[in-house]
Amino acid sequence: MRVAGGRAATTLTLVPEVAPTRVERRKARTRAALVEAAQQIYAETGGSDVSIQQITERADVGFGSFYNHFASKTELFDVAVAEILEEHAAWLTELTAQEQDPAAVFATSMRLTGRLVRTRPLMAQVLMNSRFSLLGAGAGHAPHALADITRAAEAGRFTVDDPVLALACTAGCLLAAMSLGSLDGADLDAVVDGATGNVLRMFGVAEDEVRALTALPLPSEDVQAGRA
Amino acid sequence: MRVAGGRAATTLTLVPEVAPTRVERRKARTRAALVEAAQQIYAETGGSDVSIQQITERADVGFGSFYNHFASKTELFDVAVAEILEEHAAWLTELTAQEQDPAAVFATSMRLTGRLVRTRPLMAQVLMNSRFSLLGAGAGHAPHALADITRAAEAGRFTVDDPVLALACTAGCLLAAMSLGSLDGADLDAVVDGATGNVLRMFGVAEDEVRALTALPLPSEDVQAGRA
DNA sequence: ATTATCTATAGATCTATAGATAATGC
DNA sequence: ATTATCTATAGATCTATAGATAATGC
Repeated sequence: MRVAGGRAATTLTLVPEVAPTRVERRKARTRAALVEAAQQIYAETGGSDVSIQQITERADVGFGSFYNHFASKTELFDVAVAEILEEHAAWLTELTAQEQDPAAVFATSMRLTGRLVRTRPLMAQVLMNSRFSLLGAGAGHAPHALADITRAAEAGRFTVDDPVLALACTAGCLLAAMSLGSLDGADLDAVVDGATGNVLRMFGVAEDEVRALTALPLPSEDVQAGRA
Repeated sequence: MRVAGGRAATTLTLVPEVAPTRVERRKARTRAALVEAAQQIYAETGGSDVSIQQITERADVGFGSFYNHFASKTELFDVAVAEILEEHAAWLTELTAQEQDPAAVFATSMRLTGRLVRTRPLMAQVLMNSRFSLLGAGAGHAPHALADITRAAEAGRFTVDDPVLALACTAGCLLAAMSLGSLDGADLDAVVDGATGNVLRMFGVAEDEVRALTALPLPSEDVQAGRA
């Protein structure tokens, strides 16, 4: 990730420091508008089957400006998805920071992510359409989740013989639940917690423990949505 | 589904009867070539982000012929995916026809479908990219699988409180396993059987029963690939 | 005679770039 | 003076259709 302005960025900061000059701030705003337009389109259609003109119109940016920031549509959409994955990972890491038990972190992360359908629909839709890069155990929150699973297994909380497969199945169940929970009239929380229970059962967790882990208190909706 | 030729088709036949005239057979061939080209492209790229010209070239068909069969790309791709879903459903129904136990039918269906990555790569890729229409409990093999789950639950083999969610999680785990099993050097059968075991565990199946259900004999690879 | 296929093409996009404009830095 | 944005446009697609061709039915 490069920080706008081309100054040497030796640390990976998730919230880039404010660009120093007005020109650079303006440039960053234009770029951000393009990225957000791409995220909206990706969330709505799941594809890049759209003209650059439609993107710049949605972003309310002059057509030619596109090429000041991206060489192609593919490049823009790659960035758009990657930024959502990073945002998701950072968000989860923050919201679960004070919890020590890896099993609890795992269950809470899944329940929180499922609730994004309501609390952050754009992020949820992008995640669904990207399928998390379903297995991409290297991107976004995946390495963190894999570590949670491994630690929980080492602590004897989970019984898992292939953690990578376990992670992939978790992502699959979560995406499935988010899709079901997006349907009209669905009880999102019930579906997501049900899927979380399913995954825990898959990992050999006993029934009373499943109930406890899927009933842990969650941050308020305002905090989940980043409004507080 | 309409049978080529426009004659009244009162029964839904999966293998359409041979068209009566040479003209109609030729027309059906052209249409089939377009559909298969679309399936290949969809399998490779997962999208319809391709020109009609590229499709007709791949199908080795004159450009204008496209419009004799389809009004738009979307229409073609919808048909291309729907036909694969139907083919998959018919294939599974046939290969599991003589098994009575719904739990065995369920487990074997999942194991066979995962192995499509090797035995029928085109079908596998289309299924993966379509995400089965992940939850579309109304399309393809989904209604059949849902019935298997319900029957197994009624027979006391599975413990499931939301069969629709159970089906969606199954599809999610299966797709995840197929993706993992497609990677270089992966042991597809082990990953798929592992995911099948995970799902059974999710349904409260005891460990020895999990082992039995994921070790049932399967039809030969030739039969699986439809070569015999 | 009929009908599907093919070739050719008009008109409508869409992409990439050149050059003008506007805003800021010095 | 510099730099990002915007407007305008040339050239390259791409779509949809018209009309010619080829194959079959009667």
